[in-house]
Amino acid sequence: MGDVFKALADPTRRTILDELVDRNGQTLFEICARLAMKHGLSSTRQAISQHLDVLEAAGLVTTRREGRYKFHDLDTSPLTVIAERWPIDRGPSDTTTETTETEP
Amino acid sequence: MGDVFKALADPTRRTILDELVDRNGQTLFEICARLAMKHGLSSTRQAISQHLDVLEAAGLVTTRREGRYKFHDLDTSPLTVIAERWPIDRGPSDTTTETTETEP
DNA sequence: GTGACAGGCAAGCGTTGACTTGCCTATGGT
DNA sequence: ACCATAGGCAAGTCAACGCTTGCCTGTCAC
Repeated sequence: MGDVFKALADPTRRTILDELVDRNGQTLFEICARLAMKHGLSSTRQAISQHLDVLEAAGLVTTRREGRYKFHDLDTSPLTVIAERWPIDRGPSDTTTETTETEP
Repeated sequence: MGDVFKALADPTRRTILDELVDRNGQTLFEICARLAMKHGLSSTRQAISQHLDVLEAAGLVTTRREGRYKFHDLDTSPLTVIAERWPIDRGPSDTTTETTETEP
């Protein structure tokens, strides 16, 4: 299975996820069109296709075929591993007092 | 400012964050030692140093100098942008009914 | 059937990224 | 002063990544 973090590393892939939030179950050509319109992205169809492969390998996108169309559905559940791995936001800490400190 | 997502893309950098959760305010050599011990990572000091630069540029790590030591503190607040960008976990959806669908 | 449309496969290219190597600065101990 | 420690700088190597190009497969409409 692919790496969720690496899948999120590319800005274009993140924008694709944004578009799938806006409208779920889009086809490849639909996604290409919206990336070109709403964001100024002039990427090729194959480029987007490969990005979708990465997203699918990471479990962030599921696909289903119907006739000659292939619909892409968003699945954000893999994102929970990020929120659960590190304790989020104790806030930018007060750097004067509460840090653990010993001479190495 | 650096990209938080790209900073998280590398497994070694994620492990460094894990170690900083375990013990905050470590020096470069401390981190190197722990990466070698607890995880089987045989990376060079410079490699880890460059990783820390990336993490610092992403705002995930803050540094403070004291004498010849440089301590590294974790700051997980940049991670909130991930949790807030996409609606997390509607769960793997039932693929038969509730998806939006129109012929393109 | 023919042609337009939606998508897939694979080789190739350019760039970025992770890592090493070698040397240099600076602080602290004795 | 001397030397070991903690860290920094810069060039260079090698693999992974993003993207393009070209062609091929499958589906629907007419």
